[in-house]
Amino acid sequence: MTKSEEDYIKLLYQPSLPNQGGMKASSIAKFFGYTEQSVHEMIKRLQAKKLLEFVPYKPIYLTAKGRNLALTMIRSHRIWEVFLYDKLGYHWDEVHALGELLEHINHEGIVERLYQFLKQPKHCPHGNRIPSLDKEDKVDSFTPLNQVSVKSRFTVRRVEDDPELLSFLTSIHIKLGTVVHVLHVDAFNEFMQISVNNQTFTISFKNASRVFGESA
Amino acid sequence: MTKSEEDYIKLLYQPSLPNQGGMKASSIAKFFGYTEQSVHEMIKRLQAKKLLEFVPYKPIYLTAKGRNLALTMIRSHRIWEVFLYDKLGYHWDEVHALGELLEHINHEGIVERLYQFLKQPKHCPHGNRIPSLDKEDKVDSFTPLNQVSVKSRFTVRRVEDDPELLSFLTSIHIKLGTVVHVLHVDAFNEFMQISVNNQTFTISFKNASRVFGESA
DNA sequence: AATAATATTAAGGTATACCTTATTATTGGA
DNA sequence: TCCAATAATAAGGTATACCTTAATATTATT
Repeated sequence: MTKSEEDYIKLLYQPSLPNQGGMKASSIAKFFGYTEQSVHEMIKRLQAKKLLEFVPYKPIYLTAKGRNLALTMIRSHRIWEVFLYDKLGYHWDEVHALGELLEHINHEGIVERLYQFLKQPKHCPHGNRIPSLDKEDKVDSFTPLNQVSVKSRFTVRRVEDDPELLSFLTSIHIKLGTVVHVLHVDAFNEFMQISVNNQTFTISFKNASRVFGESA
Repeated sequence: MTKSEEDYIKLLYQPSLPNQGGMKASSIAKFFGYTEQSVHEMIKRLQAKKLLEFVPYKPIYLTAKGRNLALTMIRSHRIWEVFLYDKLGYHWDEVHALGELLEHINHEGIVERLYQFLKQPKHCPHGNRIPSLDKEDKVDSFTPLNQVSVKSRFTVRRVEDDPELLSFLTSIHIKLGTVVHVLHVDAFNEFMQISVNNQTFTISFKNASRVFGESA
């Protein structure tokens, strides 16, 4: 498997899950910034390898073999991220890029050794579950912060892996496990005021919708 | 830099050091198992990048820029090896192959972070010094085991990084720091008998010449 | 100085993974 | 049902990093 092929497979994983509707070549092209022609060429290579099913004018789905490979990559990526975060002291907005490089290194059982070395972590630094290879990658069912009502208490459990968002969250002292109090919700202007460690901050609904956790 | 280019640079490092005589395209071709034509093509690419000097029919030398890059690779390789050996529990005959893959990952200061995480190790699992980026890669001046006289005591400090040799050494209980007693030398048949932990083993001169240490 | 061995260059080919431009096929909305 | 939007394919191009076969240049040996 080349790095390129692996990147396609990883992107196709989520849309290939049951009831997710698959993915179109045009979306793939947009995601990578490639032309549709390049994407079609790769689709044919991956189809020849039986990693995906492609019927012209229909959405693309990974085969079981493709989903399995994707899961290997996702698992590898998240385990490497834990290593970078826990052991090498990278911040959560820095681990993704290096994880992209390291996830392709999965020889001689290094990822499983790493997993044991890290004491079998359950989540990556952004709160995503580290999937088993035999089960689909389930997302824990948490509530997005924007759906939390005024005056409730919210514990952050997962955040979207986008460096800009992560860097903002750090600036307002939010990390995994942080308890947030919702002080005020302005639905018309689409933002909320929250309190973190007795400090007050403002976050847009859009960004709050990318922060997930448990509310009580 | 591509992986391929880095591999060439690393190979050329030792022969490019003062008084080492450089390297010929034919030796490079033999080493990688490539044709000389392929090697010449790469030589031209590397010359265009000012990483090496090539004058037809003369030996090839890395430029200062090329040696610097090589040193970065060698340092990266050995630091990753320490990680694989010390933290992930790989054996010394297993770390080289994975090190070859990991050494190319040297982004965002990961190698220096790893170096600090590993508590600034001085040597790789085979006893090679981890070079500083500003100094040439010096080999500690140890004696090869085949040059040790009968009845002397020999402490293993460095071994050549060849899986077959390493696996043999493990089978006769030799690791770095092991004390070996030379019991008998048969110069005509070119082997020696040695004692390790009160057990007796036989090793050829050829293999003994690839084990280095201090004799007393 | 001739020649054998070695080194270099030339010419054309392969696979991967991208590209552009242009054409054709299908789908879905008016 | 027509037609525009979208999707797919065709044809040819690029760069990297390999390949083979063949020709030519240089060095070293006799």
